[in-house]
Amino acid sequence: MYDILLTYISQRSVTPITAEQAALIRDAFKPKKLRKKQYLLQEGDVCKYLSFMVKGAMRQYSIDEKGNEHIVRFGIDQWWMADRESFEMQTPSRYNIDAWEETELLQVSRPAYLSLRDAVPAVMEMTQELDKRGSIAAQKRIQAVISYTAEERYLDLLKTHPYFLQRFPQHMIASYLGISAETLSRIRKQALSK
Amino acid sequence: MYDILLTYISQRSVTPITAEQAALIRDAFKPKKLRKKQYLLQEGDVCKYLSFMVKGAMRQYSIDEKGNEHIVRFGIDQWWMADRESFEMQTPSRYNIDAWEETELLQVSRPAYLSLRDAVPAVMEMTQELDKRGSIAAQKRIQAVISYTAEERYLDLLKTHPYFLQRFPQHMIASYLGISAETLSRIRKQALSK
DNA sequence: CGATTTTTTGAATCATATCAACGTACGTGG
DNA sequence: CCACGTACGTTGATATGATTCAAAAAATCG
Repeated sequence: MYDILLTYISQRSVTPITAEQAALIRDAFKPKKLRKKQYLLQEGDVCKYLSFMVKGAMRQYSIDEKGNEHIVRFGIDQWWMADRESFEMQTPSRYNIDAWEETELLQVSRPAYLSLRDAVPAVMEMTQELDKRGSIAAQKRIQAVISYTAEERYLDLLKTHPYFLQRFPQHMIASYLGISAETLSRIRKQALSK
Repeated sequence: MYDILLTYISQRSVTPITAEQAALIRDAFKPKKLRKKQYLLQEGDVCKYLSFMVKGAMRQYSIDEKGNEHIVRFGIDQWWMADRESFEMQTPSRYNIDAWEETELLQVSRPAYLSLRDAVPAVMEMTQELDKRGSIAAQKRIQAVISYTAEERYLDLLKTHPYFLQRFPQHMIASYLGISAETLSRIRKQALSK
């Protein structure tokens, strides 16, 4: 399981990882398993760990006054999960994160992560690469949601992240798209006939 | 004008900037002035520079098939402007960036920026800090747009970025919020009476 | 001052939400 | 292995919020 993480890091950095550095990485990350529906983070808690998903499926969402869930992010195999704001600032989170499938994680605490980043250039580089990709993806999603209709956003998701549709139930996909489950059902029916 | 940039960088980093490093920064950034309505970047162009706004007001937007503008980002004094994706990947941009007020910039090319980041730790640290803040802000905006009604988003903008409302016309604010100018007008009228 | 841009208002229309009911699939315990 | 319960998906009817188009009013600029 650590091999998956090490491979992941080296693929996203230029500086190679030495044997000693690999050992540091192994020491910093602790394995954790989550069952289906188990929380990784609950609203009000501080996000203590940055988690690498070895395998599984999770979602990050907020709950509004009416009790409706709004999914802001999905994560599956080999994605990172954390509430960035809460993790970086060590403030209480406004989000929940839970597992939709049985999930295996490797977790690093913030202090351990900070020293790891200083000790291992590849980790630093990976972090930057991820931030870069994250910013670009976030920008695209903002554009999508302010410019496109519900149908266009669904079709775009179908094109860019088809695996989400296979691993999460449709009402979660609807929440992620910012529409009601019923609307998504109708959109799909309509899109089929085209 | 370079002083503003140097102060900006040192406030957002921990490592102090030496005199030599300050000289490197001055060399890397070239001043540029934009008149009102002048483009910094046009759709289809590659974003060659990262621009620090010394003073002024700009917007980044896309144009859909119907010719409607969708503003994804505003920038004012002491913000950075660039299409991140185009700048990092050196691919043609899908966005336009133009000046709404007379604007003074300090621009750095991508190669110069990369070497500067390596030579000056403070620049590296600032970059990370900005990425971090950018990711957090983007996440919040995504949440806002999928969870809140138009009115709630307007009130939120009023609270978090009141200066935008003073420096950009209302129809641009509407575009930024993802609603029509008419709807924003009606929302404001209604909100006043409360 | 006139010209242009911006904001407001009204009326018609459209997209999506909501509520309620029903059908279906799935997994779990007996 | 079947039956039952719960979660998921679909459909219809209605309500609502936002868009569109058109025009007038107000503000801004040269």
